[in-house]
Amino acid sequence: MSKKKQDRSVSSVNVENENTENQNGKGSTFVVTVVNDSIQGMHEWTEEETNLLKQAVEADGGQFDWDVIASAVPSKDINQVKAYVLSMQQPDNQANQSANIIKAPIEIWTDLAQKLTSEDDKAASVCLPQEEVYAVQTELREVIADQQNKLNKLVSSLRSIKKIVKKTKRQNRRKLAEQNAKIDTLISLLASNAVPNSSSLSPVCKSNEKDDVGKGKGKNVPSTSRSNAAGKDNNVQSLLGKHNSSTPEHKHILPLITVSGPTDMELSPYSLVPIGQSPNIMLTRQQYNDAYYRGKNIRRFAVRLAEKIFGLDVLSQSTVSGQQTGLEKLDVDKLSAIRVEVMARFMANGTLDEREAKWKECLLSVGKRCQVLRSGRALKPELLNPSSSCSDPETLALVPITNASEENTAAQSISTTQANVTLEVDKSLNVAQTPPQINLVPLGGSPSVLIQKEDLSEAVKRGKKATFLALRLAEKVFGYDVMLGSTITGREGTERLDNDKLMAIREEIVNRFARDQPIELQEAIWKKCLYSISTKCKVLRAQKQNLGGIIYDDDYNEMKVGGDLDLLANVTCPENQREIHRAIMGHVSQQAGDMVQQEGNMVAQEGDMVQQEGNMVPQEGDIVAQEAMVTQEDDMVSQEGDIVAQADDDIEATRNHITEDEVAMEHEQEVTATIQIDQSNGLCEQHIQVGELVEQESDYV
DNA sequence: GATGCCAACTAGTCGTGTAC
DNA sequence: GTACACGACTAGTTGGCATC
Repeated sequence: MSKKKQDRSVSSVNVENENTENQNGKGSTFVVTVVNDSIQGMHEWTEEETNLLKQAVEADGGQFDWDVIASAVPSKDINQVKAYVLSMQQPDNQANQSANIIKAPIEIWTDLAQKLTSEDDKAASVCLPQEEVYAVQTELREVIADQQNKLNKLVSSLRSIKKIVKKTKRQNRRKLAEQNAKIDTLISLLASNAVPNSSSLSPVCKSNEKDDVGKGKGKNVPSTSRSNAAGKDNNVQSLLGKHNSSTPEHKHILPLITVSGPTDMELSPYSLVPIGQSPNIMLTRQQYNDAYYRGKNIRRFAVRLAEKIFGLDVLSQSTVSGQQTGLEKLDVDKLSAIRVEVMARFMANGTLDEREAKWKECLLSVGKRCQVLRSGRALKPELLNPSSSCSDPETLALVPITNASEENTAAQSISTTQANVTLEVDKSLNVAQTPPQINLVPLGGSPSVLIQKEDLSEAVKRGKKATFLALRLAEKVFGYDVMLGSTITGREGTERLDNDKLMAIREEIVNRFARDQPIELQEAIWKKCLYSISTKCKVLRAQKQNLGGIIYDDDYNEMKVGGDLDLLANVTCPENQREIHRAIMGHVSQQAGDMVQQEGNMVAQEGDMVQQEGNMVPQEGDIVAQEAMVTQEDDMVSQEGDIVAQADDDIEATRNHITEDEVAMEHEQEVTATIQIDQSNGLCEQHIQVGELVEQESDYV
């Protein structure tokens, strides 16, 4: 290390501003000054001068008497002596300075900051040349600017990415809305078919038709389907065409409950499904699923199907064989369809003898149901229980079906064998009178939400609590298949349950359980009901996800597995639910017939109105036509009022036909609900037995 | 087996502050 | 003034468990 370098690296100290304490290293403040060598006039130190200075410092004993020390080196002035002595006391300064040259700017400043903030007063002597400081500052500015640019670019990129994500989200929402609109359009197009054509409704025909479309061979296609343009059919096929059964087995027995994908539009409960492959005998999917879920076993399933296909009024006026005087015979074709359906469901692997035995039990149950309906009593569960089935099957004269392809010739077989079977079935049953009426009644006073009278009665019977009744009504109104794909709010990929129907259920619940209660309590009850419905939907979804199909190998032929309930659906007609119901059931009571006829007139008038509106569009300002429309609207309102009144009469008629037991049970339920509500409100301090209260009221009456 | 309850998770809503 | 971001809050869904 040369002395010149030492001198350059060591800056002199401004001694004018320093006192003795500072020079002794005891000062609390320090001053760093950068002084040029030229100004200070520093000179090189010879070895002799250095030795002399060291000896003087040692002799000073740390007192730093600069006058004495400087006198030892007469060739140097006192300032030069001070600077040199201090430089000798910091031997590592030179190394640090040299290291600073290759350090990064930030490191230089970090080291400097550490030294400046150090409690060691020796740091006070650290000095940097100004040109180095400026250089470091320049470098720092460049680095900061560079980092700032990079940061700006990063922020810009993030913003652009965010915009892209938002744009994608909007596009997805738009696409989803468009798809929903397409589905709605298809539904409305299908609904325009109104009463379904048998060919267009049958899954068999549908799959055949799809094959024809795919092969370009259009033959024997129903006019109703074709008349709506091939494009629509193609769209429909694209939506519905997942159920093409190509295997020979499926040609004989179509799986009514199949696994289907989310693109199926047959989620509608009003979609029609054929019973027993018969294109003329159909149920809505909601009806079929209800029979399916409530069936539990082959006999119950058969009875449920019979109830829905024949209708309770027909059952109550008929017997299986028609041998009883004054009673009609149940339609053979419909019985045949039910037979094929239940056999396909429960006895697919059974022998012919087993099938005959089972069908005989089913007919017994159906016949028993007819008898019970005539007598006005509820069907006892044991009547449909296999364990209590036909006590002596051998007494029934059965003609076994010899044809192996039973399902395909079931109608013919039934026609030849059923006479014997049904005759014996009817013989085992008694005959009674007074059939009940069948009607659609508004739910919760809502004219747009109709429910079969017997369904409502059944729901009321089973719904002893508000939540139970809500569940039963939801099952009736929505159907299982709709519920399993829906939630209350329609979030997370599920459909939203129809709010009008929910409100109708709510009104029914409130009227029955909290009619005179504060709105807060009504809301609380309804909240619990919604909770129950939501849970039910969840359970159904879980069943759908966990179970893939139906298992028949149960000893008792119980439906052990719910499976996927997405049934084949050919026509969706939600707006014409009652029309479809009328077409399916094939019978309505006179009152219901009048009501539907009035509705038909209304629909016709609505069609005329639409046509008139179309004519009015190019003729704006045609007040006369508008007045005519108003007049027609008034007529429609009047007719609607008549229909509502008719519906009220139906309800009244329904109530008149409810048995005394049902009335008593319903009354007891209402009393129970009142007690529960009173107890919850603190209005009823003592726990009162329902029976006691009813008894007391009876005594009072 | 059906139903209710609870905790965890998730999505939507609302209010507030900030940047353009 | 508008759009956006962020956090707090609310409500719904879901899985698991308990109860009837």
